[in-house]
Amino acid sequence: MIAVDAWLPSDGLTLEPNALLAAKEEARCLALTAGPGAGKTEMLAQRADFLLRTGTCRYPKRILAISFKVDASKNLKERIQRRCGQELASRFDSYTFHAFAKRIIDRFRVVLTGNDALDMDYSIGERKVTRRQITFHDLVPLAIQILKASAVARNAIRQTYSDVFLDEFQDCTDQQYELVKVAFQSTSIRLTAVGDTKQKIMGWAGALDGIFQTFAKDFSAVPLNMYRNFRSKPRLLRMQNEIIRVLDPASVMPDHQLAGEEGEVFAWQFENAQGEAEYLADLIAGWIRNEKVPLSEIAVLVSKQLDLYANHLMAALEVRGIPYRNEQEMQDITVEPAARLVVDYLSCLYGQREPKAWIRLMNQLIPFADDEVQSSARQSFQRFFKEQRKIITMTELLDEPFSGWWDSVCSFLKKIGMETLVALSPDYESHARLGEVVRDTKAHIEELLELTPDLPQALTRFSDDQAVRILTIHKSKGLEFDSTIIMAVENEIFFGDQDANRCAFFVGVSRAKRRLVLTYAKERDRPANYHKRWDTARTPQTEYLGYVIAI
DNA sequence: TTGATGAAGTTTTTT
DNA sequence: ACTTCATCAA
Repeated sequence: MIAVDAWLPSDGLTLEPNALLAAKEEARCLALTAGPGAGKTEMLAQRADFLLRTGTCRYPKRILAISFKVDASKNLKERIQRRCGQELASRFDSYTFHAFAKRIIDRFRVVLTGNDALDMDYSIGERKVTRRQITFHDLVPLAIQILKASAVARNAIRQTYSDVFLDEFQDCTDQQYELVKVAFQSTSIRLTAVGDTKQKIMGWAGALDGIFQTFAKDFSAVPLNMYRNFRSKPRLLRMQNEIIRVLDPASVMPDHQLAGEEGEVFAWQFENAQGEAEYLADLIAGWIRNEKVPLSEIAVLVSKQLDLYANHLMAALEVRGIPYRNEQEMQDITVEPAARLVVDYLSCLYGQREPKAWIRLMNQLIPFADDEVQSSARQSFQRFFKEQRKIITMTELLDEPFSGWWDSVCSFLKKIGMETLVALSPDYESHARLGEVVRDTKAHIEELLELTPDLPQALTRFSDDQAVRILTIHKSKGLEFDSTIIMAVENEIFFGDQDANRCAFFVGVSRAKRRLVLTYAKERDRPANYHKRWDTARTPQTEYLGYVIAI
């Protein structure tokens, strides 16, 4: 343990003055706002390091971090492990709001009575079935109810944690804030809320207005702002700054931070959607071929209705053999252990030599150290593989190549048995969830087979992130790319609340590290059976395209 | 059957 | 803003 005065940011990093102030705050709650690329996650990691290393978070107290998305929560935990080391990081709990609420429910379920009573082995599903099943929507309210009703539950949480981190706080809903208040208001626990009002794009889904001010008042929090943007090149910063001037004049960046000619910003107009798609596909092909930009560093963003606006581009990329991922159409099935298992099995069955897949498969299936049992199980699997190979060769004689793959997967799943499958993840105790994952895995592989008819190649693609990412602006929140394209920058798809739209546009623009391209098409095709009600011409979002000229 | 009108959805995460 | 779906009148 070291003295508070002796603490310096871990890994030799330097923090801007306000980030350093925030990291070392010992007494009060913090309301820290910071624009894109300011290093919010890094600041939280350094603050965790400070609290744990100086004993400001005194053993055995812990730090609780609450995020919205699973990957954000995982990223934060990983960053803290890097900065503080395994041992200190073991006192850092990183949960999503849903996971945090579920832990409260699982631990203090008995507090719920009457209509809200829950069975011990309750499940989470599509519909609320009292006592047996609840929905995702019920998690936070039930946790609130428990904390309100039970002093024991409240104290259990309050005694566990000395500090709480709240990430992406601008998107906090009233229910989530209620949970935070019920758990931590009027206690000595230090809360650190971090976010950016300029990136508040979930208002339509219930994110609270003015949440940072409300929080500062309710928790007597010190308001702080981080100004620097370490992500984007100067040309892009200047464009972002023009948008900030409109969104929040108070947080405009000073000129000296924006000097330089690095970075590229373009806006292009096209006669029709096909022209736009062909041009963009060629452009992307050039970036990959000539500049060797990694595929995962290229993103195409659309405001809404991605299938409608990006379908031509996806077709054009396909023609050129450029791998892409439509991030809208699948939740990340590739990280599911059951999906991994199926893919590894197929890789071993169809691939030429897949030592990695084989090792993963064997580790999953034969985890015991007992030599005798292990070797007999291994032999049994090798026999099974031989049989399966024979069967698929037979089917392929009669049918197309790779036709028998799914039947073989079914035989495989039957062979290893339900027990082994359920053991892969606590999630799979719900067999419905397991079935869903298996079905989705099948659907995903089928989709990949349509792109590349070669199964081993499709399987490589399954877990491959070497692909151009195509996604909505909303989904891009928290991500960054070397080259970002925002397509269909048209009035028509930025409908509704203009302030919210400007924030969404800002989020899109601020994803780009080095290069930003905006495109707009005068004409887009309409559905075949479309009945035109108004005769209006398509118009560009001139405000947004204007920012490009303004720099 | 057709055309005219109104209402609703579009942007999301979560064990 | 624009699309889809449901409903009603002609």
